[in-house]
Amino acid sequence: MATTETRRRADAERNIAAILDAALVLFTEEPQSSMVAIARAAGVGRVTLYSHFPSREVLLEAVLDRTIAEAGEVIKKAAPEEGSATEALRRLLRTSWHALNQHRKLFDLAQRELGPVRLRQRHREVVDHVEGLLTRGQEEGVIRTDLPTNWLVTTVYGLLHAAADEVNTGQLKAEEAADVLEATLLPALRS
Amino acid sequence: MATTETRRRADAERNIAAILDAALVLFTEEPQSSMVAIARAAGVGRVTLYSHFPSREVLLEAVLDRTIAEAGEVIKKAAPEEGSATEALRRLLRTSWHALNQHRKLFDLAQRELGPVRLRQRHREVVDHVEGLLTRGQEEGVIRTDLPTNWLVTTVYGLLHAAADEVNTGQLKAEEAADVLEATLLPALRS
DNA sequence: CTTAAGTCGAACATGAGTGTTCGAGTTAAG
DNA sequence: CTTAACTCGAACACTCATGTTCGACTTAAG
Repeated sequence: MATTETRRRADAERNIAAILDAALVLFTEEPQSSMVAIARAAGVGRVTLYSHFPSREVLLEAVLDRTIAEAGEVIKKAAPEEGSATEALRRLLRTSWHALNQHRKLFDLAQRELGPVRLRQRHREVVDHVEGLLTRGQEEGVIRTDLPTNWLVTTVYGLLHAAADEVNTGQLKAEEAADVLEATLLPALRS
Repeated sequence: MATTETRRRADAERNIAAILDAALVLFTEEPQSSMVAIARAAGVGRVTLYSHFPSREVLLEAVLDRTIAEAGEVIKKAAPEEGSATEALRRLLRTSWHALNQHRKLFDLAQRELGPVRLRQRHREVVDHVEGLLTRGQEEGVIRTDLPTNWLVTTVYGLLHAAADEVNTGQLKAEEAADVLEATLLPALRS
């Protein structure tokens, strides 16, 4: 934390955090949100926003980095290496569906606005956890092997996205999301 | 067809068709496409475009109407009322996954640009076919009843969308899409 | 308390998309 | 062949988002 960087004042630090928080919400809820909207939502002047993040692109990248890091943490806490693959997948869905969905939405946005190339690698960090888990399940014989692992990962993310949308539009309660997801995904994935 | 309307010249008719074709492609591939881009893709001047569709909104609505109508036709041809519900669902996926996916993408776009209210009704026309099919399957005992029908419909569309994206990015061959979809959806939906 | 760091509103420059108007040129239809 | 329908490029007015600059004001830190 305490690097030899130029030291920043406490209020600057606070504003940066507020901006990243607001940007995450707006980018995932309404991808085409303007810088003005983000500044307002963060309770900050437009100039301040630009002084910390010189362009929309830089801001998007910062939000992406932070979210990927957080998603990584959340996934690690779900311990995808422990217990049977099915158990681990259940744990992952229960604790991480929200984080994984944010990751997905940001990834879609970044793919459009930054181009496909620039985030492949960072994207991998998160997706690999899911893919690794599924591969382990295939080796254990509990996950189907008649379809490419790649497609199974897509299935997980696709349904995650669908469930999160339903929660957003109020057709599904947030507490039920994990149950519904589990009940749909497990039969789709098992051998 | 031959109403008492002001009769249009043949080249106008041709241009309108070209515009709708181009707009469908661009709207589904790149939702934020500009009117300029659409005009160019249709091989038509900007003024001509505006003379037929006075605003982006009107154009979007026209594309939506036409696509919903076409999707309705395609679905009807798959005869969702005939045979067992499982058989019918198989037929539907095999013949209509592409049309259903176009419908979904346009619906997402319209929801953002026209607001949620204005297309609920038209949207229903297409979704009801799928929902009706699933309800019938539930009555026949082949489709699960432990989850709301609503969610099952979402599952179908969610995976449809995921598969279509994979086809777009070249990770899945178009010929395989229906097979993969069927292999994933049937276990997820059956009781 | 002093000062450097940070904030903020107002104003400006730029670029891109939308929609309109004009007028000259094409083209289909009778 | 005549005419009305249609096309199309150029130019314009308008809005909206992005960034930048200026100068005055506030606030944290030593």
